[in-house]
Amino acid sequence: MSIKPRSGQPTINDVAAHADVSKKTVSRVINGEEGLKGATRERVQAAIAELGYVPNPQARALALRRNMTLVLLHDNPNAQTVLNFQNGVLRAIANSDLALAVRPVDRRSDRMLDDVRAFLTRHRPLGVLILPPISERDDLAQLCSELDVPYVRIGSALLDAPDRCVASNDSEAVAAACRLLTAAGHTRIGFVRGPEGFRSAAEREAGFQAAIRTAGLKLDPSLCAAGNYRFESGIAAGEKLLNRPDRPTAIFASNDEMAAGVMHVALGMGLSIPGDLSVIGFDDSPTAQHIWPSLTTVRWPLVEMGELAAEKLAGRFLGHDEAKAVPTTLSSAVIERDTVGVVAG
Amino acid sequence: MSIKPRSGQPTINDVAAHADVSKKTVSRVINGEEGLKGATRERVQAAIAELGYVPNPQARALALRRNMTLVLLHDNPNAQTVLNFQNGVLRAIANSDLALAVRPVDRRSDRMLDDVRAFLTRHRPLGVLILPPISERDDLAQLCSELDVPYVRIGSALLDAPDRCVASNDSEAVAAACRLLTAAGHTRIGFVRGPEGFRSAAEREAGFQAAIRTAGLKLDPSLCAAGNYRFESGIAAGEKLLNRPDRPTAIFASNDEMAAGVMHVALGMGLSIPGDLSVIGFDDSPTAQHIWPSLTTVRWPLVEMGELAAEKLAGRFLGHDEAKAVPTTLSSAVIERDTVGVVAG
DNA sequence: CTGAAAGCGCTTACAG
DNA sequence: CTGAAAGCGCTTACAG
Repeated sequence: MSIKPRSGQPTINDVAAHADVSKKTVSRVINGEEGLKGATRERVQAAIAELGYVPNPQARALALRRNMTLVLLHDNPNAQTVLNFQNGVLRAIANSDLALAVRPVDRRSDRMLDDVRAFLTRHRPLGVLILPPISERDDLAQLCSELDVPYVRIGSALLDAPDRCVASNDSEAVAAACRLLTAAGHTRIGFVRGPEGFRSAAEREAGFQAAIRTAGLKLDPSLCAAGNYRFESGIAAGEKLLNRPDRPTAIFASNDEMAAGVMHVALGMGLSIPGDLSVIGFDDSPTAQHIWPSLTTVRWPLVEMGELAAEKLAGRFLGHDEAKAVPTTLSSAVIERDTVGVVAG
Repeated sequence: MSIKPRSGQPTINDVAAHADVSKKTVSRVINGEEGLKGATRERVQAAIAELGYVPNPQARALALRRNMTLVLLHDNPNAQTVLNFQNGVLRAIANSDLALAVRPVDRRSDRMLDDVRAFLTRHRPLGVLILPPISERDDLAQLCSELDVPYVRIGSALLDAPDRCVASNDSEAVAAACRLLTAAGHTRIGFVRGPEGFRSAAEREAGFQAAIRTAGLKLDPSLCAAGNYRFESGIAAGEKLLNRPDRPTAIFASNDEMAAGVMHVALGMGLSIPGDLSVIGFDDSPTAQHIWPSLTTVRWPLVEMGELAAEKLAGRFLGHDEAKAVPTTLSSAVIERDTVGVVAG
């Protein structure tokens, strides 16, 4: 009856011996299988508790051909975006056995799919979380299906079946934000676009255009500037839009970093914000609070999206009720701060 | 001679059969062991290449009682810090089999050590990277040793033996930055401290004090304000320091977020920067560029530190020369931008 | 220099 | 309702 664990930790065999059952029965208890006699289950559970037994994840992984790991796949130009989402995932799995592995990829490489394939066949994770912009690539999602790895795609719009995506309503949120501008009397409103090919950029632009039309204004293409979600592109856009004689009295930038760039240019020119120029961004990143004046923006609920996505992918490993459906869409909300003013005159 | 891999992927047995050797010999080739006949090795390598064989990490993990995973342990109040470091680690392991798992912990919880113990005994990683401030906890490092998990501690000063830590020279770098201020004629210089108990905070304060003394000035305790590396604490510090009748003409804040808070207060009061107030921060975070005027700061080489730390911990799995020593100390560098001005009069 | 056997700690497939 | 056997794909310990 003496217990002598080999490597320090008790194994399934120790528990089986201690409870006087086969290890298969212990396995059944661990995995919560049905059809065990109550007394047997209790005896095993008592043995598990007494020995402080924890199943070895490596052994399970080998037998199941699956690791208790979630993989975060991303190629995102914005660091804060990745981190916020990551924090949401971590919050969801905090009290579980699951681990989070982070895997950045290069969407511009033609080996991207091969890299992902190699990584997934090697690590056989429980599931994959895919961040924008690569969440928009159908070939990637298809690859996961082919490799039998469940996935959840994150995006600014529904990118897949409800159990395979989590989305925010960027378009509506941006429209609401831009209505702040039109309601304040602005008629010449500039727009800084996100990177080409990004769904989020398209959604935000659609929201901007909707607000303009709702206000009965017309879209002026010359008031639009290109951008790539980076600060520097905001600088360039600001220089383009603010150096015109008939410069806009307000600018919506498709994310906060670019909005900060626009403000940099404006303040450098001696313009006052929001006196001479109103600005709105998107993300509610730390930058939005740190710059002066504090930026009015749209809060993108990334942390919550990360939580939802993890629950969708691995709810049953997080002790969640299977029956309870996890929502698919989260709302972005306008955060009013100090960069929107009414039009003079 | 027909090859029929069970689960899609070829196994060590397939390679052994194909090369007409035992699987033990294949194992020797995989692990680069000495003392194999050249011809044998080549035959095995040819079989590996032909079959596209990749060792199964789960099986190795079970047999070796060790996962090919690096764990990033942190409890850092600054998101960007974590992300930069993480990116350095990811860069180092990009072309290897290694994976990075991220594990945030709660340093205020009395179960912190137990949590870490449970996580490490479960996951048995190749090694652990510990970020400040918990990198400063000797009990944590000791726990890793006890569990036989190699670790590298990151810090603003040498925290451990050279093969177990990577450090920056915060103190010297801050002294150099503050000399910019004294050289410009500032004599009333405020200081915003980092959180109590953080080594980085102590190092930066030491650097500040050294610069003050070098300039022949004397330290004025009333010109010091508490802070916790967060923006809000910078706001509070700014309000304290700038509302005095004899307000300082320059302020060094122990990180960029707090510097942004100080600037927020100053600009809100109508002060001009750097005309009325010079400001210097620390980190060279994105915020430093985004705010206006662009912040003069000290670049903390976190990405490079992450790379070094990963190499130190897992160099031999990254195909590095064992003999080549990995440096332990990296230098922080002053980045001059637009927030330091000469004293009027 | 190379291999046959046993083992890592789990699970699946099959019995009864 | 429960178990004995075989297997997941590697490695260690021991032979020769």
